[in-house]
Amino acid sequence: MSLPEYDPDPTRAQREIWEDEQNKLRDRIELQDNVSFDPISLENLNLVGGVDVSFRENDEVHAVACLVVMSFPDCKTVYTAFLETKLHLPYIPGFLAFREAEPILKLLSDLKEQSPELFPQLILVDGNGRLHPRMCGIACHVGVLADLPTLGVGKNFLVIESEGPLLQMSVKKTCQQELKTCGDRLDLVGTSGTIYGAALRATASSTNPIFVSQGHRISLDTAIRVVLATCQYRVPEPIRQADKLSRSYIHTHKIQ
DNA sequence: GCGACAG
DNA sequence: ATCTTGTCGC
Repeated sequence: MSLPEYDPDPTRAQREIWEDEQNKLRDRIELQDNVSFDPISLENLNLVGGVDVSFRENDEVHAVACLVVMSFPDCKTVYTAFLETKLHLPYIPGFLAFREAEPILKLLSDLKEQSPELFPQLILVDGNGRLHPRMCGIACHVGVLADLPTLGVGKNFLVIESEGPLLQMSVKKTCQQELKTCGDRLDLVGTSGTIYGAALRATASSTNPIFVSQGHRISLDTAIRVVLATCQYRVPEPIRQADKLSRSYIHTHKIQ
């Protein structure tokens, strides 16, 4: 017997299995606010989490996942955890969760067991939620499996084919024209009427938008309110810190 | 036929 | 995702 090995090129059959799994998870997503704080005023929101996974260059296997918990609204780090892990898949657009969700879920369950009083009320995930070909990106994946409120933040736009010109063309250029001031948003709606998420001008100076979408148990409007409330720079602080810390961990530790 | 494609 | 250097502007 051997442990799951690295599969550099999953078959089409395997991808269809993953697609089925995403379709089933999608049907379990709650799109309304089901949170432990006031979704409008954000009153009683005290702890927010951010997750990210970093890699060593020229190494598709070894990675470090990081979970950061911050106080809200002041965004002070109150908890950090790292997990060295081996990934068994390459990055495949549309299937990011099958590569990165597992270590993230492990970090969350560890925290719940070890320090439940620090468990965040909402997780910001580095990667999309509903903004996904099957409306089930990694933020949805993590949210449903952990039964947590989650939202997704993408720094680059993921093309959704078959949903009309808006979701295919370079949305970034459209945004530069229309998103003039901090908080301006462009809803990403397909020809089918499906709302995938929104492009958001996160700060006054960031000319490049970020792409916010629902993960689980949260409305798009609330997701955007939380993102704006945690953005000191273009990327929301919990994700930005998780990214920064996981990267520095890689540089200061011997992985393998 | 080639290209598009979160991290 | 990852690496790097400089450069521009408030």
